Amino acid sequence: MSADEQRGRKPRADVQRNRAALLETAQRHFLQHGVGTSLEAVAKEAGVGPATLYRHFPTREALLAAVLQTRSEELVARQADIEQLGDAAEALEQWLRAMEEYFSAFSGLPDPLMAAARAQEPDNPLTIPCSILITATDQYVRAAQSAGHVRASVQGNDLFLAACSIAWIKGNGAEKESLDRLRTLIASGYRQRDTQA
Amino acid sequence: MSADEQRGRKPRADVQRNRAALLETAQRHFLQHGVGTSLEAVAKEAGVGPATLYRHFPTREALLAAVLQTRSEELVARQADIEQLGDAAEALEQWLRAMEEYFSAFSGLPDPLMAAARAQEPDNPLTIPCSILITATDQYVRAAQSAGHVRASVQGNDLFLAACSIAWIKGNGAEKESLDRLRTLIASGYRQRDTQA
DNA sequence: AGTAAAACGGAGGCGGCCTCCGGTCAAACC
DNA sequence: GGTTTGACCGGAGGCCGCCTCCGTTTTACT
Repeated sequence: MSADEQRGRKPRADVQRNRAALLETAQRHFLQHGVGTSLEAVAKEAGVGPATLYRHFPTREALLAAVLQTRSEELVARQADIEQLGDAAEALEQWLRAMEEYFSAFSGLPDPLMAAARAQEPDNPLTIPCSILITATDQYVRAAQSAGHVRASVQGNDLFLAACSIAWIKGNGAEKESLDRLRTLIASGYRQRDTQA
Repeated sequence: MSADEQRGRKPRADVQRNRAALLETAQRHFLQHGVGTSLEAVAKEAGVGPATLYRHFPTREALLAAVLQTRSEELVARQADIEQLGDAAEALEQWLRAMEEYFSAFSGLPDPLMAAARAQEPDNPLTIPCSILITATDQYVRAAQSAGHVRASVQGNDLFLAACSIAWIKGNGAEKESLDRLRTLIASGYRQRDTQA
């Protein structure tokens, strides 16, 4: 935005207004109907034509990424909380839970995220946030490994995939107990075996 | 079918012919374009009208279940192989791999399977095959638990979900190494901790 | 106020889903 | 073999969502 402002005109008022209305409406529709909601309905309820929506956000992923951007503040707030506690193992666990809840924000969200997580999609607007999350996860993993709590073979990418999977299963209506068992199963998988006695 | 044959007419020849053509064409389209393929295209290529397809298979899931039925023979053949080896832990591992490959038959297959796995959908045609697989998994789990190789807290349902997740991740184009690490992570999660030395 | 560029939005083509309904064909009966 | 019967077929069409063209409007700048 700085490039446009510095060299030339001020951004138009209706552009900002429409963009804000679209984001607000889209978030509500994603919440209510999942990421597959009708984009035409979003445009109509935001009071703009379909072309305006597609001009601002060329693809569904672009709109989704913009909406998620506003939601990610919550996640970085959690990060601040997590980094305060000293235990690296506990920090990793909480971070995974935070990511899982982030992935569960909208029904169907894990699918586009997983599709974007693979590197070979550089033009997918979700790829960058995904790689940021993977990098963050990797840092928590390394810290826990340094403290001897996590196996050396585990990578941040692995636990990102695991958290995404849990969110995917949750979104498909699995029971709470199944999810709890799966989470402990995964935790037992990445934790360093304690010297038994 | 026996009920129809016994009390009344012989089944019409064109019904069987159309059904077979639909199944054959649908399998090919599922293989090439995933489970979300156009059903109209399937009908057209099978040489029938759309109404005929919907009369035979009222929903996409019904068609999918019928196609999978023909594919499940391969799975029971694997079961026979697996049950020959005596090691319960090895049997469980191979069974999980067999399920995972079964779930990877068509792109996008894990999603409807996960949706059907939850019990509260009794009219979903995929629910029955899913519960059969879960029950089978549970038997392998119990056998491995009796041999002391798997933790007591693990249930067949959990590993069914895990295998489905792996297939889902695989279908989204994850790299082979990531999948290998995830599989070993899960295996470390369900295996009984060996008494270390 | 005038101007030019940027943005808007309605209309419309496309494709997929699903269903009605008039016609058709195979099986059964004579 | 001809007729009857009813199950079956398939095209037409309504609906909806996606996406884009293009004439019109809005906006910022002079």
